[in-house]
Amino acid sequence: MSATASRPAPVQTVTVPAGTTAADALREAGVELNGPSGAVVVRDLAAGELRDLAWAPQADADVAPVAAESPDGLAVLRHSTAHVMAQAVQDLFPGTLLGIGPPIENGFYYDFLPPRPFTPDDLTAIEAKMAEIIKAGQRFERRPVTDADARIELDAETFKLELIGLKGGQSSEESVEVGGDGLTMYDNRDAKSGHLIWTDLCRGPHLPTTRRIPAFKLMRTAAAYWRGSEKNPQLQRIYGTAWASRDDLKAHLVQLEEAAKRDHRKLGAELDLFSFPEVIGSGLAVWHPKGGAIRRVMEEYSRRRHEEGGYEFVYTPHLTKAELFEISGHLDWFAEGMYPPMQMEGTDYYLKPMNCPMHIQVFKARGRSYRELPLRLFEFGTVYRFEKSGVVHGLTRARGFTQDDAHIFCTPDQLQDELASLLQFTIDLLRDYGLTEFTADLSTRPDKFVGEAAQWDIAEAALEEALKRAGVPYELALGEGAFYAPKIDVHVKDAIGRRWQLSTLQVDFQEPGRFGMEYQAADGTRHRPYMIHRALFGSEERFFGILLEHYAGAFPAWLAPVQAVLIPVTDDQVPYLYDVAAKARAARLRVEVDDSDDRMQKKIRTAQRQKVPFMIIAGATDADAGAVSFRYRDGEQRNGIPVDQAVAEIADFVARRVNDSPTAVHFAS
RNA sequence: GCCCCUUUAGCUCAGUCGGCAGAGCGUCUCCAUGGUAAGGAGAAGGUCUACGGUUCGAUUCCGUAAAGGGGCUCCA
Repeated sequence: MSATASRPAPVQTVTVPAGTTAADALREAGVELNGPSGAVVVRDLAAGELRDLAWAPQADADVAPVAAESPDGLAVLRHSTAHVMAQAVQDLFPGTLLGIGPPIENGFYYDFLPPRPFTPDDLTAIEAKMAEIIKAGQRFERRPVTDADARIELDAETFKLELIGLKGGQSSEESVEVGGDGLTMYDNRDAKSGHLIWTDLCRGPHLPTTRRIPAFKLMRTAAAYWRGSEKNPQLQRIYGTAWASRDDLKAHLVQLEEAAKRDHRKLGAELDLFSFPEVIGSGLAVWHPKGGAIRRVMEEYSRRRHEEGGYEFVYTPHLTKAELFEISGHLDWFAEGMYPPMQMEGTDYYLKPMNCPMHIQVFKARGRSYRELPLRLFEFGTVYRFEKSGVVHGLTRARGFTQDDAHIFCTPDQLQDELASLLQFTIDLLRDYGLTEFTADLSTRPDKFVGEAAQWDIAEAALEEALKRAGVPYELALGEGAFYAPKIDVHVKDAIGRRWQLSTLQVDFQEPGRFGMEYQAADGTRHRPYMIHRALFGSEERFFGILLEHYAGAFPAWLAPVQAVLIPVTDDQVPYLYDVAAKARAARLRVEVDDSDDRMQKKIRTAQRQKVPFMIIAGATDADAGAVSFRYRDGEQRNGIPVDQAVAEIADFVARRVNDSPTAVHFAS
């Protein structure tokens, strides 16, 4: 029987509550997933759509594509591929114990305890073995088992035994193995003889046969703690990716390459923006002139917006006596994140890991009136945190970094409006830097918390109301708040669809009390202010790194470190271009004259590779006419433009702060 | 912090099965003066990350450290 391109006709329709997974819907329909049941249609009431899961009968060994490219279909595909990988690993490395092997975004992993750690060569061998298994068309078969039987069968698999004891698993990953009602084993059987080849404790569902895995690739090995706890042994994890077609796999790999090309650490070196000198230490960046130019513009614009937003600017020291962080409580609960103390004249001094206690000192410098509230104190505050050596990661996770930090002190009555306008302010500011898609997490009261539950309720409600007013889609992260405060984390989506956590807004109940903060109300009584912590970039370093990746290094002209390179056709035009450069600088443009020995073509190439937005080119004809040619980095070009006009147009383009992509065309005329 | 991997010229990388090393790009010099993505020639540049150990001899093997990478845990 040859492959059929069309999907089998649906055999039945079930109606299930919104949010039901396809796998559960199939169970609801009574479909034996690996039986000869054919396809089923799931009606998703919320979406009001029919989703054809195209569950083909396994008897037809060569039937059409797997389950469709639906997320559920892909999850089944990936999970099945994980089983194939585990079988290959146990075949090649006898004695290897199994952890868990769930599908994840874009792929799957499986955790193992092998006799020795895996090497890259091992991955190649495992891939080859997997290809054999896939080609052999082993059948996946579901087999319900009792707890007792499973324990006997899995006697040697100590990790699986532990899962059986958990009944349902404690994470979504674990529930892949033992979720739901009774335990099941999934057997891999020989396509023809039906011989049992391999088996795994698993909730399923799986593909009918291994042949339904069209495209996969093992990506990397890693280590992971068993059940996610560093107290447990570390297992060897292998990550892989699997797709419904070879083209999909290829597209995924291309996207990974694209992401690698825009890695901020790579671009930082290529574009001469920053570095991490080994002699200074891990996680401590130095900013080069070009990186510094971008950062300065970033800061200047942010300052301007904050000024407009009613913030006042303060400066505070990097160093403080231990007492400050004893009062704040940080030394109790955050000491291991802090650099160790320096002793001076019998007193311990610490580098600050955060700015809030400093800003509180500004508030407390004198008596405060309700008339002054809300008081919004802003600082680009550089802090130092001793990140564990394994977590430092370029600019996005550094040991020294600068927060665009502000603390807002307000009355209880002001909290709601302040949060709402703050969130809107946040979104507006991020949008000005070219980020356009936002989501948020609202993290609520954890099990262990300080303060009164009623206070938490008020703050959480205020945060939620702010999200509603700003129209930001959000998810509740129940119990994920800091122990002293609920918070909103704003995530942005970048140019290639990745989500980054940036801004954070927290309502703090703890510190105003610890520091005995007070303001005097209209009736003369004293009250404790509410305190809002907020950092919109998160840190300048992190925000810069994310922007760098978002724009793949091609910063919009208003942020670009060099906005125009001036290129002479021959050396004779160099003096002329220096005059042009002077005019451009007078218009506050950042320009450079390329007076090197290279030919013009080479200079254009260099400027293009440096992602400089504008090139101003002049030959003898232009110089004689008092004109220039200029081109935008997308290749668009205009010739014979009078110098003053060219400078004015570029200056105007910069002033409009257009957040373009390099492929767009943007000349005003 | 934990597991695995990496570290050779400013950058990207070859290479030496243990006998002190190469390329391309970049830099510098000279020639070339070229109208929209790499003109040509020459030169400089490395205690092969550091420190121990094994060895007649270590850049190469072993150990430790540092820095970097992939993950896990963490991210107040």
